Amino acid sequence: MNKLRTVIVDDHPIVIEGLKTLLKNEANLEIVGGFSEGTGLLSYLNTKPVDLILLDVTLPDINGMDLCQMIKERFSTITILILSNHTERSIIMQTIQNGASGYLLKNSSLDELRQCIASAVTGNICYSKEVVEIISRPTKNQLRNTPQLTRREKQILSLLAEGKTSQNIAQELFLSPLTVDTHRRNLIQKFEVKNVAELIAAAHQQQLL
Amino acid sequence: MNKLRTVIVDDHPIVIEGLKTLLKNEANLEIVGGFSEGTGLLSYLNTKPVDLILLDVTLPDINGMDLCQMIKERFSTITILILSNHTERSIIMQTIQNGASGYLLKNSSLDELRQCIASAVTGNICYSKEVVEIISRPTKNQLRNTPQLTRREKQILSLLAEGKTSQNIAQELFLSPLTVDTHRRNLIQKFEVKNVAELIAAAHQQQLL
DNA sequence: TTTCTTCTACTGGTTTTCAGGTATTTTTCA
DNA sequence: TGAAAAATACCTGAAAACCAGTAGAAGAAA
Repeated sequence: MNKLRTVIVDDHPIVIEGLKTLLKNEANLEIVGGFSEGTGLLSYLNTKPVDLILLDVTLPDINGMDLCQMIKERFSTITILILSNHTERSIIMQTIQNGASGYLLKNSSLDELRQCIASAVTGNICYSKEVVEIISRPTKNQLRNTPQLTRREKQILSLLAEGKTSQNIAQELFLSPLTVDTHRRNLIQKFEVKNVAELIAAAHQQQLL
Repeated sequence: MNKLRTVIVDDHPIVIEGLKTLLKNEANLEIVGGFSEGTGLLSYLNTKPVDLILLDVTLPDINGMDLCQMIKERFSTITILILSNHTERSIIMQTIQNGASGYLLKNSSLDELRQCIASAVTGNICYSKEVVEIISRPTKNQLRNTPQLTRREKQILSLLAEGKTSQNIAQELFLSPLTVDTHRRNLIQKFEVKNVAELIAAAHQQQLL
């Protein structure tokens, strides 16, 4: 196998240099470029082939996550590893959606970086230990005690989310509209919200929809 | 390091036997049990220590994803690998939320299984190649063209999601309630939905909230 | 300068929700 | 089998949302 043509993207030139030095002696990869801006990377990709990108989230021009998605759309074969200091759960989860093959914190050891690169280029996704901890950590919303819903309530909740009125739902489930109203009211109570709009938002946050 | 005490959970006894045979010769793990039901597993966990669980999603009594969450809550040190035939994106994404350390399809090779187990027990998360493909695939919702919202509309959208009424919002933004009503109506039109409930659901699916 | 978009505001009417309740019949499960 | 939980159904009135159409003002873009 040829050496992996690797590009480093980070808004701090120092980090780029540091990574270059760290990875200089890796047998299986070769650093072919370093960029501190997203636009620079994009124009480079249009001219030269690249196998692996180590990508920071914070960039001066384009958001790293958006950049990730853009790259994946145009150059689907490129493997992208996110290397960032962001420890927010939502950011990490977003990067998966956007096609990244892994997420590492910048304080990761060289060993972890090596392991993740190996995993990523074979097609797997890999998260470093600290990142896994963040992912596993329950969301704020999940900490809030999720209300216990009955089967009927779940059913009606999802129909409400489809924009159906009590009457619609009643017809669909062969119930009295008054019954549906009651369930709706109980849902609003259980979630401690003001109306259906907030109910749907809350249910979504707690991954019930 | 001691051998990993491993339990297999699958509703098909044949699969359990197959996995047992496959993993029999692995130096670093030992199959200490096999269950075809969630309840059986749970009562076992209360009596014996376990390091690793290979868990199916489809079980006769408890949903595998819920089971995963339950196990993680009570026995946080146990590593759980999902081994399933489900190729639905939402299911895979859900398992991460619920604390699984990886997801493999049942047609994975022994090599992939080995690699994922190794990755998982060291604390990382690992997805097999096919699973990565599924994850990277854009969601249906992301394919749907997201409506272009104006600044005001975004603002009002998020206030609506907080359960605020047109009047509340009007007061907060120093507008006429009628104006807020208009914006709300435009939002409902742009999203091609019937009412605010569905609007919130749609906005959430398109990650606008 | 004209055109387009966005934000603003209105009329008038219909439908639906929401907030208090209460109460009977099924299920569930210990 | 008996208690608890869930599902069903009802009442009333006020508040809010929804529908459909119109239209002026401000700002940006062409």
